[in-house]
This record gives sequence, C-alpha cells and structure tokens, in this order.
Amino acid sequence: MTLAVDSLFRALANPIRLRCLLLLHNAGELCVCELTHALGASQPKISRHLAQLREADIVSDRRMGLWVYYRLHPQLPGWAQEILRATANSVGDQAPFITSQQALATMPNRPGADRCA
Amino acid sequence: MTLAVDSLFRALANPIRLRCLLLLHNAGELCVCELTHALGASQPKISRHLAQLREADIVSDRRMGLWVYYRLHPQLPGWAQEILRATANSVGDQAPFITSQQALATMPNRPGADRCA
DNA sequence: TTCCTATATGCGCTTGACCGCATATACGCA
DNA sequence: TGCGTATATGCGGTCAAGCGCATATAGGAA
Repeated sequence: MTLAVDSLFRALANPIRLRCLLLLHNAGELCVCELTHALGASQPKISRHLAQLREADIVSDRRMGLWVYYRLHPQLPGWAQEILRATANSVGDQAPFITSQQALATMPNRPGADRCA
Repeated sequence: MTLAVDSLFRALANPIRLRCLLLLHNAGELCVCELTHALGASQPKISRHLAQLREADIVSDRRMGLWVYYRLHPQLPGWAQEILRATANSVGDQAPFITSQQALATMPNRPGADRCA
C-alpha cells in the first residue's frame, strides 16, 4: 500500500468521489446502485469514479452475485484514514453530504448487504 | 466567508498549493520568495497558485514594501481549519513536506517578517 | 441456451488545469 | 525622474479530467 498524499487529494478533489468516500466512510460498504441513487448521478459516471478510486487503492471492491460492493480500502494508511475521518467529522453535516446521506437512507429496494455479512 | 467544501479540496489537489498551505499552516506567514525557494519552483508558478488560493478565500495577503506576505485566511471556517490541521498532522513529516520545510529553514537572506509583527 | 439486471468500459468530445515565457505592475531608493 | 527588486498577469500551447452515449461483460434465473 503505497498511497501518495497527492493521489488522495486528487481523489478528493472531485465532488462525486468525495461524496462516495464519505458515504463509504459512514456506511462501511455500499454497492454501485446505492451510490448511484444516493448521488443522483448516472451509473456509468459513478462506475468510472469508483474505478479511479479502486486503481488508486483508496477503495476495494468485492462482487456478491450481481452486485459489486465497495468499501474504503482495508489497508488504507493511517494518515489517510485520519484525513477522511477529519473530513467526515467536519463537513458530514453540510449541504451536499446530508442530502446524499438522506437519499441513501430512504432508498427503496436496497440490496441486502447486511444479510451477507 | 462562504468557502465550499469542493473548493477547498480542489485547492488541495495540486502539489504546489498543498505544500504552500502546509508551509503557511506551520509558519503562520510567508512571502512569495520564501515559498518560491522552499518549493523550488518558478516565481510565476508560485504566484499563480497563490492567486488561486487568494481568490478562493483560502489565504489572505498583505503587502509590506516590496514583499507580499501570505497566510491562511483569518476567517477560514472551522471545518476547513480542522481539515488542514489533520492534514498537517498526518503528512507533515512525510517526504515532500519535510523537504520544503527544511529548504525554508536553511534559506539565506530571508526577509525579516518577524521584525514587522 | 436466452433473457434480464447490475456493472464496466470504449469512444469521441469539450472544457479546464497547468505550464513556460515574456512582460506588466508595485514599491523603494537614489 | 530613472533603476532595481519583488510580485502579478497576458498569452498561447499541451495535456488530462470529466462527460454522455452506446455497448460490452458478468452473473442469476428460467
């Protein structure tokens, strides 16, 4: 795990990616369709940003049948975790983040990630 | 002071700007030539990045004779300060940051900012 | 196999980030 | 005024980011 500081901040610089990471930070694990719904963006768009985060080793993914679940990378360096934690702490209650968090909470037909733990 | 979260992270996404902000976070106030020397970049390059930070209200500047001193914006929102603090805390001792910090410390002929407080 | 759903990706396009170079501006001093 | 230093900016070029659209791939069920 050799994540450069600059890579992390480049990842955080895009609104979609920032929101994805904060949602993952809060939820632990989410599938693409949940993120797509929460952020109100197109599926290819979300998928591409997730691919970037995956290639940067910032998130990891696992397939469960049709669904692919993403989470913060388990071996994320401590300093990166700290920055994400501080960010979630600092802005998690602000405008765009609350909104997507609520959209996620009220999403119908969420796949049962919980049941597969 | 209406700094958007996305604006801050866009600012942090560039290596030069990130290093400038961390140096300012540590030093309190620095002039352009000090940053230019610490980062080993051209003067126009540094000046442009500082202009971006200034326009985003992330830093403020004051002129003292020939020199222009930059600092983190006094009215920087608490959440932004917290993110910067966490970042400085987390990566301040890593490769590119230590280097510029040392370059600054050993810079000859630094203008006497201290004497103008 | 065939069909359906979920996700990933190829492609072309547009826009913006970033740069170097040259030059303009601001200020102090003689 | 004219000169030297410190900083800012106009300009043109390059390159990567991000997007939409269409399509490919993966897996489950019939």
